[in-house]
Amino acid sequence: MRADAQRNVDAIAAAAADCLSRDPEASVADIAKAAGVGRVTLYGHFPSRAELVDAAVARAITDGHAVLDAVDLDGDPRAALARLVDASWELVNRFRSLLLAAQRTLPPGRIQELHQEPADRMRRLLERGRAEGVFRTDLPTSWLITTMQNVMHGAADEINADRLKSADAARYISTTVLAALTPPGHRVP
Amino acid sequence: MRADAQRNVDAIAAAAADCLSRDPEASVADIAKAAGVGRVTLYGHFPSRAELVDAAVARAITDGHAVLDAVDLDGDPRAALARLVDASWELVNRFRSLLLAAQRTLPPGRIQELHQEPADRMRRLLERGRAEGVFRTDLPTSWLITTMQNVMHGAADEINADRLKSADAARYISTTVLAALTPPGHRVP
DNA sequence: GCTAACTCGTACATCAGTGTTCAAGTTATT
DNA sequence: AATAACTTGAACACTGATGTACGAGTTAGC
Repeated sequence: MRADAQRNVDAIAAAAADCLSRDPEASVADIAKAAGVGRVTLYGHFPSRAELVDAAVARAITDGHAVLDAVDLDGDPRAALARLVDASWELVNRFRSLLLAAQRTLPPGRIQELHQEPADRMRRLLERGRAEGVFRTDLPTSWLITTMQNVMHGAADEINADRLKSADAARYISTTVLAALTPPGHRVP
Repeated sequence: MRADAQRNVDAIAAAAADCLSRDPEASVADIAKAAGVGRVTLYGHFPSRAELVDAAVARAITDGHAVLDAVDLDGDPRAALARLVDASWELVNRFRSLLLAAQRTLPPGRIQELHQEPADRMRRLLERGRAEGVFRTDLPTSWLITTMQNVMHGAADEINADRLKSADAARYISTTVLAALTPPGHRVP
């Protein structure tokens, strides 16, 4: 593969991640234009819209790994969770529209795979906190994780609708999540 | 208007509510078939897809009012909230797909109107609880309401994906919500 | 039983997006 | 400077949906 072709593939994937992060229904034509490339060229590299979306998501995932890897998960589980939630929130806020696009074009199994890694990260921390008695054990871990995801996704929607300021969101989210995880009979932090 | 025409209008609106509650992308043709009516007849009564969706939503709202009006909001705010959340959950679970359809076709202002009434109901109860010191006051009421909505919507998604049993959902939701509303320093019920 | 209202199927116009083909031009690599 | 790889726009076929037109059949209501 020639160097300029490789550069174009990159530019297209980047443009796809960018466009779909702003509008989940962005057309292939829009993305080609944003990449500064003809539509035909795009199809030369990505045989279908689905593969293009997949590539964009893969890019986002790679970015996400880097951000989450930088989070310190040691020490007090509640403090660690607050840090992890803050970092996750940044990603959700950035890529939520892209994930929406993925949900519409990629098969459900693929979506599952994508959430797998970050969910596992969350799960490990959660289970440590449960073992130490600071997180509740009367609800399934999977439910607690879903709840955290839902709170974050919902916050992103509110921001989009201009009913919530981006600056406030992080504090609201971690406060709410920490309360939701507190075991019955314990005091809310 | 002739009696049979009126009957058809009803049947169409009912079929629309039903179809869209199962598949938010149900086509006009699908709905006509479900109503036992020709597509042309449908267009005779509803000039466009948008008006059809609106009619379906209006039906759902009417149903919703009846359910929520039956909820007793007096007594301990936490118990009352649990009752209200249970009732709301039933509605969300039934109509979530329909609301999705509405979000795609109706203007955002119209959607806002639809959530207004149930949200206000929630808000009044929430504020009473805050005044009595059993709900937290360090986060805006609007955020707390959004959070409850998000938890419910998320649960509905999980059920759809077969990762959550419908029977468990109600308990999970109210437990989680009550914890999230507990004021800092207070014990989780 | 007459009539206006209503319904029906078929057919058609339109639109937006996807994916393909082709012939001609450009550029990286050797 | 030769060549293979790559890019390009214009054109086209296809799909699935919305909405319209028409002419013939059916039914409610008086």
